[in-house]
Amino acid sequence: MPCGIIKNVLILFDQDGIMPGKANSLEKEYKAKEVEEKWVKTWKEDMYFFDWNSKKPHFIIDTPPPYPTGSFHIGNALNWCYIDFIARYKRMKGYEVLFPQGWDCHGLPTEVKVEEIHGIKKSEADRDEFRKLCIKFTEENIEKMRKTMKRLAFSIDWSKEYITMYPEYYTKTQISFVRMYKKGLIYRGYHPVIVCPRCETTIALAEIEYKKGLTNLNYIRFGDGENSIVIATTRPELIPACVAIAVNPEDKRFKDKVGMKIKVPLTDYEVEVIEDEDVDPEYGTGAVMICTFGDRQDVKWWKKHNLELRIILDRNGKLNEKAGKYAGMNVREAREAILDDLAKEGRLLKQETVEQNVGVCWRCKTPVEIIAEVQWFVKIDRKKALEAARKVKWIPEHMLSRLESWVEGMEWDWVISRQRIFATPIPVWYCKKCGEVVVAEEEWLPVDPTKDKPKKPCKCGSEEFEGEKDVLDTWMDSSITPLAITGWPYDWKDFDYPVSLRPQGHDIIRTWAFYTILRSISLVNRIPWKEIVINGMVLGEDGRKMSKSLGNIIQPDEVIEKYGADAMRQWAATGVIGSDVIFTWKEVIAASRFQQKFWSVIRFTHSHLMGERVEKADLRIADRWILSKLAKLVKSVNEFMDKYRFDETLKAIRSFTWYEYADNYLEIVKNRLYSGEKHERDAARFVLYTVADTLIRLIAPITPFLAEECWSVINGNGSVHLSSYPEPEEYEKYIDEEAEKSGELMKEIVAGVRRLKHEKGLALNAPVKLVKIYPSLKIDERDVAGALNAKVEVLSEMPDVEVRIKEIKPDFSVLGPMFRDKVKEIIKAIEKMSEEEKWKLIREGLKVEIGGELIELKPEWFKAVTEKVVSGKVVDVLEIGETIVFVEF
RNA sequence: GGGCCCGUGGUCUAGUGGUUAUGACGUCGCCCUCACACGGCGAAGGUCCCCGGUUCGAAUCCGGGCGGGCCCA
Repeated sequence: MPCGIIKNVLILFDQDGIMPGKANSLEKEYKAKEVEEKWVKTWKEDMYFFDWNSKKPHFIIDTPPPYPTGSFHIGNALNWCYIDFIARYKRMKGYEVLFPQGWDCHGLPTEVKVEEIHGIKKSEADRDEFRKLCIKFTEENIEKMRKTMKRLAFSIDWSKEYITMYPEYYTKTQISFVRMYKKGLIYRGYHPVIVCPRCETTIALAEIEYKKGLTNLNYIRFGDGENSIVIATTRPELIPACVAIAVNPEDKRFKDKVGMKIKVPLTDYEVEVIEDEDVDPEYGTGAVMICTFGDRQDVKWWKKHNLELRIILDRNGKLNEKAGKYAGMNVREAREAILDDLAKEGRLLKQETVEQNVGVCWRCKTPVEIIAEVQWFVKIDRKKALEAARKVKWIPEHMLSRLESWVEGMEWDWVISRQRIFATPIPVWYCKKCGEVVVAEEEWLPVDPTKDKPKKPCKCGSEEFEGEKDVLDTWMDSSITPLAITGWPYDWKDFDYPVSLRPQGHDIIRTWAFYTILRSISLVNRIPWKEIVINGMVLGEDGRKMSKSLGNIIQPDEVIEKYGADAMRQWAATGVIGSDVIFTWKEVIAASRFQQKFWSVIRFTHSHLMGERVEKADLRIADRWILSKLAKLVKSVNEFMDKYRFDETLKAIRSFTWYEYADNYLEIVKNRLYSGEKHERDAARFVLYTVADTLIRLIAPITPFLAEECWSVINGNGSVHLSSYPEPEEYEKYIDEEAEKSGELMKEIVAGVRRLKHEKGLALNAPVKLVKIYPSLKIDERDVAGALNAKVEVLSEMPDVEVRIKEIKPDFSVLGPMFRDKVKEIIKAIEKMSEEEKWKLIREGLKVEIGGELIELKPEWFKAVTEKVVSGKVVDVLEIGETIVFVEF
């Protein structure tokens, strides 16, 4: 079909040999998934490698090491998006950015999962074997999560990855332990732990479930005669563990008992009656016995009043020799025996049934017990920690008060030992002969004291040691991340410490943030970071926390699969830092629509540039108007990004791109681009390039894939992510207040005429004969004419406008009942009136003769429809500020 | 029980002492105009939770109440 081809060529080329807006080689639809997958494969990992020797200013981010569960959840995604926005922005702003990635591997959930998968119990498994299984499981999980992270385009320096379960990392944890021990900041002491008597293991708070049940509240008389008091308890079996009796200080009933020593029944010792405002006077008799330990309230009182420790219960749930004749019984047996004995002595006065919430082991549903064991502690210097915390800049500021109120209310030191397997070993041995505590020397590390031996004998000469079986709390690993990523301790880049930024969620302010501050000041006496930025949690579409039971969980992979990573990232950007964010598909869909819009703009731009760049241009009003707006956009986007206000950033970019640039500027210059003179067109083409190039770079941190794809269309080679961020100073030259006002006016004129067509029920492309404008500012009539597709005349003088009554509309609901059959004649009479009479009727009323009768017509019965006439032609008039527009259809 | 945050058109959301309160989605009209129908143009829709106070003026500040959320106990 040679004819067809020739015909096409003739149409496509204009006199300059360029094809304006035709033969677009680019896909009409922006296929996010295809584009994104292409760039994931194309991008080189070393794009984001960090160099300590770089002369650029350094920006180091102490990123959170997630727990490798195997799925990178949406909360992680939100947090990492924020981090990546910052990292990419700072990189483009000329910083050498370190965006490391760590994995906080140790912990109970993995142990539980491994037990489940392999059908084993860690208490029976070989320690070493069990640990290996945990490592393997964790490695697989990390790999899965890495994949999602790469797909989301996080600009991580993977060469700096750290994994806390590997010796390279946990050696650092052990060194930190040794150093703090040597400074006297770590010690051993008794501390309550929660155990499941059936599993015979320590369990964490998180592993406790609560069960409602009924139990007896027993009223028991302690002591005799004067020195007696009646207490109520649900745990009579713990009487041999009683260390005090407490009453409320406000309770007048016991005023004379306070300070008194009272004998504990069935034992041979006495305890003191003390006061505490936590005692509920309404419960039981208002007097309670404090035991070590019946529940967590007991632990609190025990610490607060510095009471004696009397442990009568062992790990296996049996009473020990301290319980006297009850030794060897389990809790239930002891309870019966003790109640029996109390009854015999006449001390059991009353029993009543009460409801009770019992903590049970999540696995076997056995009620848990609290016992005390020797644990390792980190000393907490609250004052120093608070001072340090206040030196860090908190974003948002109010998050600091969460830490403050937490620290101020802390009741005891940080217990760092755990009775588990998969964790960093505590590098300590105990001499079997003299009991000496031998802490590893730094150069022996890493060690596992359950396998390794100290490299020198004990002070007493013995070489027989018992290795510490307890391991460290996971927070001991993760609370040194800022130190670890800066090479501490042997290759420490202290010039980059404190690091620039810690991004994290508000759920772990009291743990991760607090412990990191504590450890940093303990180890190197410096704050860990200059700034901490707190992100919110992700809530489900129903506004509630995502949870399996509510069925409102959304996985990032699902979002990526449906709308792509950039859409997901835009959703993340719509959140306000520090606030919880609701996940909504609507937002993701809106984001992907914006991508399509952005792509269409780029496609349009490309079709008018075809790789050419216009260097010099004779800019017209509209061009200067949009460039001035662009300059202001650049300025505010920089400000928003500096404040980590990604929501404002994205909103500003979106509304400029969509509502200023695409809807208005492009519509105004289209005519110039398609059928203008070369210089007219080039001015627009210059703007087209400048705006596209700027917008691509502005949005690059948020939507890296879209930006890269568009960059390759507009700029060809290289990567937008290695380019520079638009700086406000570079754009200052475009700021032009006068052009902005004129541009706005032109926009208003075009919009006004469009609205007029709409009101008249005309199609928007309906022809307009003539538009006459009496402008208050300079306008570009060529562009206005082009945009309106009409002839435009700019008037230098305000023409005479005659207002005529076109029609008079009577209010029939008044006239009808009043004049009945005469109404028709009244209408006829009005129609016959002269212009002058009609005006009189509308303004002050008029008397008319109908059928020989004089009738007075009142003005409020009528409405006038007027029309305006200029030079004898009927026109529509628009008033835009001081500007008057006459439109002739 | 403690700490913190929040309460703005149907839904979600921005905002902050001062003229007609932002945007998105949804709804309702009109339009397949040569970048985009995942589009364009236009419209309707709000006691800015309630009550008091400060102020010339409060959605915005203060106090109280009600409701929701998160973290911790």
